[in-house]
Amino acid sequence: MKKGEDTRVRIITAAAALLDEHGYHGTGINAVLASAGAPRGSLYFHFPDGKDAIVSAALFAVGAQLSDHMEQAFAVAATPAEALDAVFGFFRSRLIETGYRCGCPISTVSLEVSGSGSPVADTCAQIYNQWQMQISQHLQYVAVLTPAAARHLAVVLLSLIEGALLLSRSQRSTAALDAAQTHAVALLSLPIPH
Amino acid sequence: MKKGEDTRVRIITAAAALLDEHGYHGTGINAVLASAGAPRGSLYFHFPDGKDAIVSAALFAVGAQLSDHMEQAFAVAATPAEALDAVFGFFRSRLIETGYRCGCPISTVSLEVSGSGSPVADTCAQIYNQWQMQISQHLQYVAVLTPAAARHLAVVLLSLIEGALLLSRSQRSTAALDAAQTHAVALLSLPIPH
Amino acid sequence: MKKGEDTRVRIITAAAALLDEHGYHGTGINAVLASAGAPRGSLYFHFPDGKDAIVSAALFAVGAQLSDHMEQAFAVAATPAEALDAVFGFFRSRLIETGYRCGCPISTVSLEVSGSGSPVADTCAQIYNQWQMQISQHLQYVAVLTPAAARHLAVVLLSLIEGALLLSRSQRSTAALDAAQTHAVALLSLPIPH
Amino acid sequence: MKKGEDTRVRIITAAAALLDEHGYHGTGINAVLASAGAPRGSLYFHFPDGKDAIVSAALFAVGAQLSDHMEQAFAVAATPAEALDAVFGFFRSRLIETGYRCGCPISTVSLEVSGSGSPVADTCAQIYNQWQMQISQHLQYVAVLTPAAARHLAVVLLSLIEGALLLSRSQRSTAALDAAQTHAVALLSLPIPH
DNA sequence: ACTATCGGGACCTCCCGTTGAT
DNA sequence: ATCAACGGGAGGTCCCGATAGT
Repeated sequence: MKKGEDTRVRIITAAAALLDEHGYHGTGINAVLASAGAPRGSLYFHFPDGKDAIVSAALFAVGAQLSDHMEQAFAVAATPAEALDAVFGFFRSRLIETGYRCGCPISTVSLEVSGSGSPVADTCAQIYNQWQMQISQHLQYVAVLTPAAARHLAVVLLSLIEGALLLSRSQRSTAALDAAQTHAVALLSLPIPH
Repeated sequence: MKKGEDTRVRIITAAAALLDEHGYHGTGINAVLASAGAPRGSLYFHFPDGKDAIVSAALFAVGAQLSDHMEQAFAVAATPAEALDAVFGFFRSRLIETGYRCGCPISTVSLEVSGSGSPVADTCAQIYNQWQMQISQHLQYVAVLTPAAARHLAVVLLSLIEGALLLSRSQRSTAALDAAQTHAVALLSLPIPH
Repeated sequence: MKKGEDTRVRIITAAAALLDEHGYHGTGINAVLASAGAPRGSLYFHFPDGKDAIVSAALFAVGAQLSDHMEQAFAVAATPAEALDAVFGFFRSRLIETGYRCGCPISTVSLEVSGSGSPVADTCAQIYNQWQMQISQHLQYVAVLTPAAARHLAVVLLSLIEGALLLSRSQRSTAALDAAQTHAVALLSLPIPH
Repeated sequence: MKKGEDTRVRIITAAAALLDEHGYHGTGINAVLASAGAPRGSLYFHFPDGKDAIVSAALFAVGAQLSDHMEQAFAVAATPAEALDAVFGFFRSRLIETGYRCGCPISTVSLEVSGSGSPVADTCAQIYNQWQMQISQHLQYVAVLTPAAARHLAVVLLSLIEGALLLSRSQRSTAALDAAQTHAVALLSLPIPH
């Protein structure tokens, strides 16, 4: 039981890292197993539904992990701008530490499977929705916005982060992320009327 | 001579469409050939360097096409906000017409190959750079910004668009793109001090 | 377990026969699989290192098999000439039974890959070395030769056999093999001073 | 006319070299064209019957070239042993100069196609026959042998050379060729009674 | 005598999922 | 929970030959 659970976690962790780097189609099950040091036979015990089940589990795991990070940043931060700095800082570290190989761990897979009818597409949408709602609720609470304005701002901020991570990875530079951060912080300090 | 060029164009066009939908690893050479109605032998005559050469050519083609669209939008538009509306409108149409299967035709491939050392990664970076410079120069000219401010704003706008397209595809809704557009237009009408 | 080993043997046997007939580049993996009645998936389970691994295994197998034949011939034979007759007879039967399609099962592959840096080249060299040493030791023992003389004679005999098999296959006649045998037997009965 | 003939010769020369190194199936037409610097289109003008025609022409060319070498060696040599030394010396130089990549330029192809019904198989057989007859006639003339004895000895010598070249290439050493030469020279100096 | 293009088949490799036996 | 083995399909690359137009 304990050992099995451990194997499961190792598979998910390995899968998440590889998915971030190479995406859905670029991540083979063999590579996941090799990276996790797990035997092939046990894979379909833990994930009877195959690759999609592994991918969904891995994405949900990193999604929740990032959610926790944000929650913690929100709890610690004195102002919304500080919370934003923490989130941007987290991704900036990831970019640099991994040599611009890892950005948002959902985005690549999300783009690959969107519109394919794959269950993984739902998984990605759910995770993005959750992040969006989380940011929205935080903004509503600390920035004294109406629910609609908070939702709007959350979408804008999430788009900005995702787009900046995409550009930063491509250009192998944090410039885009830096610009996005500057802009986002200014945005929260001096909100544009919506 | 004419016929060969036609085949080449058909291959590139087919590849671009498939890459947008399914990404690099999700787009097989066979699928490209079938979609283009071209035989295998022709392919390696036109692209002796294989898949990466096809992908790069396809991305450069759509990159230039989008660049032309933007240039035209910039030329026609009376204000920067109008130009933005045209660009957002273009992508909104793409999303809806393809059932949210196509967004930014570069993003998926870019994320998949970034950090892989593939020549395709360079291609993507070049295209993003070109778009960024194009937007930047337009802003500098029509919005009376310093070069640095224009560059900054261009990165922010491009990030916003890319991120919004990503979220819109995932959520199968133009909500994110709409929010980003509203925000972007407001941004240009009432520029935040940088 | 037993079944797996059986499949492995079937693959090796089929590969050895095809390699003898058509050589390295003329023997396709598909042909091996069809001849062995094995599915593709099994092949890369048993030989994860691909074609070269299969080829090396097949050559080592036939090399050892021929080595055993020689050993047995040496053990049974009353004189070196009788042993030689057995060896030549073995190859003569092979030639005739296969319609001059199979001769030395190593030679074709050896020539194809020699100087290519392929691991198969090492395999071939090892097998030839082993045969050479085996013949040399037998000669040293039964013909009362110095080690150096035995080695020298072994190389000459092996060259003679290999060359005669080559010519016999090409000319679709055992004439060359017959002449080589006559000469070799005479050689052992009345050794030329070295 | 002149230019065409030159292209033809360049193709044949390039093909002969590649065939010696890599054999029939290992030598692609594209590689031949690239090595010869010839355009693809002109190939089927010079050799309408395709690859086999090129291969046969290349083999006949090197076969004749070697035949001339031998003839010259025979003409110059004072004794049969000297002639042999010249022939062995020629092949030894080839081995060393090409890093053991080239030996007998016929053998690899001959083994690959023997028993395949290919016209190339006939080509190889013809060349070997010609060499054999040439050696035989020389022996008959200078060594005062009966026609039958000369034929017999020629086959033995040719087998010895071919086998020794095969082993030398495989073992990346001239040891086998040296031993064969020593033996062959001794053979001619002190002929075994046949 | 050569160019540019077509045409499809074969190559080796790797994929993901399944099975029955422990 | 894991293992050995199967099963066949798809991946990208390269092959040789053909063709229409000079």
